[in-house]
Amino acid sequence: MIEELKLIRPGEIRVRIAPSPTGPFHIGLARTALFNYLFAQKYQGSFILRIEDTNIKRSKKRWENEILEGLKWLGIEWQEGPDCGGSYGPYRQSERKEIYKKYIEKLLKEGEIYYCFCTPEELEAHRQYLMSISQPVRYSGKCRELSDQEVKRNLAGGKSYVLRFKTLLKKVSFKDMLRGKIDCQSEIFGDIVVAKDISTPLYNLACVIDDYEMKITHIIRGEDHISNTPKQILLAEALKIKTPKYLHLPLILDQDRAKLSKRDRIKSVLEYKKDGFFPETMINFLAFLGWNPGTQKEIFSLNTLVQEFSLDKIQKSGAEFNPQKLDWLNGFYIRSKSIEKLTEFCLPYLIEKQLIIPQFKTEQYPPAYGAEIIIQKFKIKETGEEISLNYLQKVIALYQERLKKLSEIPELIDFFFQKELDYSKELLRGMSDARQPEIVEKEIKNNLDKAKKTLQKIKPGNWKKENLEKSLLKLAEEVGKGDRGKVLWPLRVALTGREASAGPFEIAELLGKEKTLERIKKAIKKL
RNA sequence: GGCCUCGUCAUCUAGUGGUUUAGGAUACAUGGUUCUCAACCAUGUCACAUGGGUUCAAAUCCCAUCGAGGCCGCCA
Repeated sequence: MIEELKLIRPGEIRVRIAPSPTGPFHIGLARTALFNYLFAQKYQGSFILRIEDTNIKRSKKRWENEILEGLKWLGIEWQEGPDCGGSYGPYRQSERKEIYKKYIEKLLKEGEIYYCFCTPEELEAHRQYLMSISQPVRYSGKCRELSDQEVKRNLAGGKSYVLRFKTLLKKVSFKDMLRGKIDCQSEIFGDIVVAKDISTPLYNLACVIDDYEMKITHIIRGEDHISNTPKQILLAEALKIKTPKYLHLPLILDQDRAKLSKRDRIKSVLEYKKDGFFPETMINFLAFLGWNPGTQKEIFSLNTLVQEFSLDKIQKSGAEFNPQKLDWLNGFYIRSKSIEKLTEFCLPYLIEKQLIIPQFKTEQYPPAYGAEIIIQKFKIKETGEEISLNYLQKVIALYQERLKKLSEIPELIDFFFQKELDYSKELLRGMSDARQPEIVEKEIKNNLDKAKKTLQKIKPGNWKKENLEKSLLKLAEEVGKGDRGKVLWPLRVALTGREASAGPFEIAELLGKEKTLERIKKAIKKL
């Protein structure tokens, strides 16, 4: 049991995520957000979203929007954030300059920070030198003892500068709630740059000031920040403010065991949305990356996670992102949806691939992914035939247990909506003996013909799966002599053009008598 | 190179000194069901990184080694 947890009183927790909007909303951030959210919810505390856009060159509104959209999609709601401020000032660092200015001026006045006029070239050369002699890379301290006059002269001369922290050389220790005591010697990082000018702090300073100003009680962030923590603690000491409690989460790794968010092409959470993963899938999956309930229960909703989540069940070692398990989970959630809901979710994908065209009553198009359904009628693009929502539901129902992600639905059911199926006669032959193709083909042709005749006898009013199954199975037993596949395989291929699909009876029912017979005739012609 | 963190099946993990022939899930394999695929059911393969201690007893505690990852920016 993590000791700190015992002392928590409901309502007093304030946690945050502090993303910088410089790239896609990646999985690592989503997981950090989730854990912070769960922790806050569990103790009725506040989960805060702060946008760290001090780097105006790299920060883009587009990425900020993506983060907000992604979090909303996942159902991770923040109590305070850029779009719903609280009483702690703006939640974008770019709008907090006045606040930072006070702190930086104070640090400067008290001699905790100093002007540094070294050029990037000088610093780089020094860095290389230190590396070459196996020394920790840190600033030489060259500008530390510059006299007031020199500083004034340089400033007056328009020399560019940064503000550096006069790092005290000492051992810095802190307690990580997960990992225990972590020690660090401050000389390994030395006099770090903390601000570009009087109102533009860099990450470490901005972070310390904001966490204090926003009364953050616990910082739960990725393990990659462990080395920032001593710097932030020293800054807090210089500012004479108290530090929050820390917990560093294990990293999420890709399949090469490298930090996931470090990959060249970072996959956005919104791309998972587009691929047809449900938010509940993502939440459930993310929760289990570095955490587990200690029971054998695997399926958790956001709400049940709030109940059962606990920081002391968090893993210390990095967790590899396993897409197969994500697929499995999504398949599970697909199977647990009602067919009406599932159809709603599939619709945008079918429309996008232009298999079907919605017949609108209004101009509400395009519907967003997962949007509420308003359309009851569709046209099949290729045939112009009108179909109902109910029909679509029946088609999708055939594939509910085969579907892993929503984006796969078009390719699974497109044969329902195509005029011509594209397949070879070898496929019709299937797994039969390839050594005697002519004989086999003749047999199959014959079998298909029999199937056609059987089906022709069925009245349109009786064109139901059960009746089709009864007649066709009877035929298959007779003809196949124990191997029903001799009829059923070619029949299914004739109807679908696929080697894998749902069963022929249910497909035939939905295709209708006319199309079914037409497709069988076409198959016969191929042979 | 320096510093930090971590180390149970392929992967996510249970395990907090004896109840463990190390459990579950995914993946994989086989069988059942089946025209096919999926789903479902059953079965199976697979792990305590290594070496030293401590202890009556160690996956569990300690040390070393090895391995993996992270950070070392006028990025966050």
